Amino acid sequence: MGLRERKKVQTRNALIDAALELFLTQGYDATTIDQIAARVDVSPRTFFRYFSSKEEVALSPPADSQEIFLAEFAGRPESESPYTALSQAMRAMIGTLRDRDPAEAERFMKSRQLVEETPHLLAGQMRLLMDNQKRLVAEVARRQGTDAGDLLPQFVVSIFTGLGMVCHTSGPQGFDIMAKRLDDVLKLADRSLRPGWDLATMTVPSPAAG
Amino acid sequence: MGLRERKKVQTRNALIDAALELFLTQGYDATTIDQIAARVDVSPRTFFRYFSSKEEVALSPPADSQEIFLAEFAGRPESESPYTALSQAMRAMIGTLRDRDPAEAERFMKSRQLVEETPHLLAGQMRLLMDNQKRLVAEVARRQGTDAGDLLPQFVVSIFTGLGMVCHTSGPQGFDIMAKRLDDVLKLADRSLRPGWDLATMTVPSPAAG
DNA sequence: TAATTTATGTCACAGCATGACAGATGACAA
DNA sequence: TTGTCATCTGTCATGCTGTGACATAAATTA
Repeated sequence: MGLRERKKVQTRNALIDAALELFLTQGYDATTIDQIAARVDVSPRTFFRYFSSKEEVALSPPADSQEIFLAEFAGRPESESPYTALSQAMRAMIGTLRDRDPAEAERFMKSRQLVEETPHLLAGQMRLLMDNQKRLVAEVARRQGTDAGDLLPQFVVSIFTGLGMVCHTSGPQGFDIMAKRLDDVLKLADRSLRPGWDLATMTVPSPAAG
Repeated sequence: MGLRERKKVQTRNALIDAALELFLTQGYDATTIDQIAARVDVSPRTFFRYFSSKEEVALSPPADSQEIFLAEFAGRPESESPYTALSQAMRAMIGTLRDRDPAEAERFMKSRQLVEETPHLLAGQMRLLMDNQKRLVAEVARRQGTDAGDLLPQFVVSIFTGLGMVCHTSGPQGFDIMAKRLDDVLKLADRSLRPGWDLATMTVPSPAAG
């Protein structure tokens, strides 16, 4: 990797760190792009060459984590049912996040805390989720052998997204707490959902029905 | 109601109508506050005395509908389980929306179409949902006899929120289509969820467990 | 009609975000 | 090393969003 590219990565990370630091100490709204840029010693215009908006820099860590989740999901074995694959991908994601570069892990945690106390960013994170929803539905449909336009794959993904939302605890964060919370939620889900609910065969339990 | 208050309602509705009209024809981003204000013949400053942001005017109809939903939910009989009450409140909401003032119904439909084609507004609508989530969780917890901090009421509400998201169809809208879609989704949910999943007693199936 | 309250318009201003252009800097070949 | 090229950055200008302050106009009330 050349010097130019290394510098770019460096600047990008510096911008994220400066932004998160300022957001957490002064508040998201009270922090200006000028302040962030000044702290990294670049022009405000340069900030917008790395991030398209103030929101994007704040949500860059969760955006990364969602990419990781999608990768984990795509890598789950075909033998797993859609819901099982989704759950396991979620567990795997937490593991991957924890075992990464500590600096990245810290960015993720800071962003998580920030999002929690900033309604506007919470909305933005939802948008990230919905952006990926299409890809998720497509993959679930493929596993089910259904069409992405069908109700069932959308249903499965939406239920799972709902579960993901419950995992957002308030208070002190940490990968262990996240994992524990996820475990509790998935246990509750296992108790609440009928076996095979996420399979296409369930939708036609008998030839006479429908 | 005095002349002053009547004028305010009139101006507010005029602003919503002008905004939705422009948003749908030119696009949300391409429309400026100045254009909206000019069409209603008020100053741009006045616009912000009725709505705190461009987003708020676009989402004012769905915000109304959520208030209706919450009212319907609060009015459901105590005999209904939390999930049943939520489902019935949803059905009732659609009925109320349809039977209202036609002008309001049209605003709702236009906003729905606009939200669907504008990612930023979709995110905003999700935020509206999450704002009401707290109130919903509190009411569900009351019905269950649990604490709002417990996992179960949050779980129930999140599952239901997930269902609500599936109801967003693409393509031509209409109250009948909405009702049909909701019906399909609820049928799917009935097939997927175990009876009593939304009751607190389910969480301690036997004294030895846990 | 007079006094009070409230809505509106005008003006000024800070912040976000983008386009255009010139200068600085790293990449690369001779 | 040097010259050329591509790319990154800074500066400047601009439009839109959202807010505070203050004066004016309108409705309410007595």
